[in-house]
Amino acid sequence: MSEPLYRFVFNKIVSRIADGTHPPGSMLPSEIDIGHELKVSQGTARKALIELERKGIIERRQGRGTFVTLRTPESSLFHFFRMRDADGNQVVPDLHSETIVRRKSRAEESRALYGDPEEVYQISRIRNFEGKALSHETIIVSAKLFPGLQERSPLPNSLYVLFQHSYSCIIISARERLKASILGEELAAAMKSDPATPIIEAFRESLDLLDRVVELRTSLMITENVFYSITLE
Amino acid sequence: MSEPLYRFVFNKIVSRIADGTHPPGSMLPSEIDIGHELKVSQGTARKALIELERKGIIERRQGRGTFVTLRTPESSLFHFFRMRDADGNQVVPDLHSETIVRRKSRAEESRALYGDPEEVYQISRIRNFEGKALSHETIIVSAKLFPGLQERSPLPNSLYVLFQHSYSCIIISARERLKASILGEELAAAMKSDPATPIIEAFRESLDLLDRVVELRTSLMITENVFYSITLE
DNA sequence: GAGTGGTCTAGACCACTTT
DNA sequence: AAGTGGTCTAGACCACTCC
Repeated sequence: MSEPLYRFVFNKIVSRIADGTHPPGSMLPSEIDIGHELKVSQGTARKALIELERKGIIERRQGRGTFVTLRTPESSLFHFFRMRDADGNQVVPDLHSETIVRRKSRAEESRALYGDPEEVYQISRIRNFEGKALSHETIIVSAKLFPGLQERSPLPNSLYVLFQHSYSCIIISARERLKASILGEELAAAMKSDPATPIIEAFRESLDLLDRVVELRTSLMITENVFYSITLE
Repeated sequence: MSEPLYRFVFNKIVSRIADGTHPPGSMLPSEIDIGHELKVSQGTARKALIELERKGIIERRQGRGTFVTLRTPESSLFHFFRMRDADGNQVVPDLHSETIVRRKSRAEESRALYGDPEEVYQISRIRNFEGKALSHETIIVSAKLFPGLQERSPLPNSLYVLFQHSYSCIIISARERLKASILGEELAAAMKSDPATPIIEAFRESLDLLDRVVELRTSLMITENVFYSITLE
């Protein structure tokens, strides 16, 4: 038995979500129906569904059914925007400015992104919190995977919701590397802050449900009143 | 059914690990034996064990058995020390200096720590990496929970291994809050670095297997050659 | 009441490790 | 060969949601 049956079921459902058969927010067939259709027992279908839920791809509700995860601005912010105030409350930033350009990809961008894109969209935006500049983000995505992105400006606050709704691209996880730095002259002007302000620089690779890197993101965060909060397990 | 049976089994095993019945590294009874002893089916015992494994409390190996997680310096570093080099390789620091003092706890320390300790040990240490200062850590633990800690100086590089071996305290998770700062005059001297060096300040609360906060830790990290690396899911 | 996921059982067989 | 965890099945009943 090279591949467990429940793995087969898992992969089958993932590919159906990826190809649009089960769009985000839609209800999946019941455990019994999945079992019948794929010729496995209910328990095996169930095991696959539990794994899918652990990965954040679906949500299961007793009495209601199983649904493909629908990224809302709230859930997106909660999972992928780690800034919290001193009491641990979620920080909800607002968009201050934004620019989008289409350009040739750099070699390292093309290497990192899925599909070796020759062209990318580069989004730069500044986010505020309580009237003060909070972060500057530079986001790189494949122009091939997100056609027409430039025409959608201004983009919604929550990019991952847009990715899901308009491009059927569901972000499941992200690898992030942090280092400390200072703001610097150039950004200080745009963010109306002291150039000597300490910042956290975060380099992110965002993965979709097929574990493909679909976004590169550099976030420069001013942590004067907020914390980057995380749980290690 | 207020509490599922597998939850009861889960809690039973956790308390037995906590009270020393099953010390770290020891083998648990087989699924069948646990089922017999607690009057549940093998499947229910199994479900409890799977949950325990997900929490990192035990490890299961096909053909060998189930073992209480043994924190080694490697596993401890891997889980709780997030520094990686540019290629993603684990950074292994070495201990440069260390001081331990016993003192009265501050109000906020006593509030945060399990057991409302009146006295605490404060450990300060500097860690190096490749000959250069990497981090300065200030660690606060209850003097009641870790008696005689002061006499154990110099402490091993991996504190959580000591906690487990000598105090039967198994660290399972940690909440961490990060912010950017700069090194400052005082520490710069001790760490032989530029006072203007940007650093990441990390405030950690470490939880044992009963979800009690048993350690407070402030880490000041120089991220010139390394990254704080994390995966968001 | 019908349909969903959640829990629990009993039993079979497979894959792996150790003796 | 014996013992362990891993997979899979079939069926029962419970708890919750919605009509």
